Amino acid sequence: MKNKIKKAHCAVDYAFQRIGGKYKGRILWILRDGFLRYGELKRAVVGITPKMLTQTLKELEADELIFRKVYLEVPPKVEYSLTDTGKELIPFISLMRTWGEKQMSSD
Amino acid sequence: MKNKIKKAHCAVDYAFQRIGGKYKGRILWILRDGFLRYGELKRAVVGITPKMLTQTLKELEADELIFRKVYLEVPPKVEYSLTDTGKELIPFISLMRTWGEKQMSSD
DNA sequence: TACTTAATTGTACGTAGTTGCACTAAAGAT
DNA sequence: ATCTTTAGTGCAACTACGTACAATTAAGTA
Repeated sequence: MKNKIKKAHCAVDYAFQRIGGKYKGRILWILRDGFLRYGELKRAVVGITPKMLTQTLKELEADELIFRKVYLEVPPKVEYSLTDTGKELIPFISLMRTWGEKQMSSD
Repeated sequence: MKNKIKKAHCAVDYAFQRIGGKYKGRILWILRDGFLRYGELKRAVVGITPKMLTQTLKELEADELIFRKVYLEVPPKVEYSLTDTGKELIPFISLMRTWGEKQMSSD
């Protein structure tokens, strides 16, 4: 089983289930141009707990939206980056971001 | 107070808070071209309970993404449609839908 | 008089998502 | 031997999200 989508009633439902979640959008957006280590992500995703970060990264990895590369070093080093499928979501998150910015400024 | 966004760390976060929720995307998509009555929406959003539909519609209305028009008749008649702000989200939901369709077929 | 219809509302309950905090591993430096 | 660093894990608590089902309103019809 590739991921944890229960039952999608339509493609919109499916997509929302896959990138819903409190931090998924932000993480994907932050990873848009490059490789980030766990600690860098933790600093970038302001307010996230290590527990949630780990959990969310695992889900994104299971969903094949991000790639996790482990370096066998001590202290440990792990780098995260977008997969091709994940990269396909960037234009759409970008659109959403533009809309969000506009809305925030007009409140 | 216009809506219930607590604190957005960035525009991506803000946008996701505003159209997150289990049914919001689907409802907006269904309303993309026209006016629908409560009962019609209930049939269109397969699996939703009347309680959740009412609640979600209220949130979308408070967020100014949909417009609610009440006809003073008996039995009651209420029509929902997208506001201009809501319409701006359609291209992006459309993109998401395309991505979702592609993903669903490749599983 | 009772029944039907449309769009809800209210209460109670159950599950899923999120948080807080303490804790671990393993090598190298002090 | 203890300290430091990085990337986590484990558990309990809490809150938000979602479900189930009964009840409401008020005019029109049988």
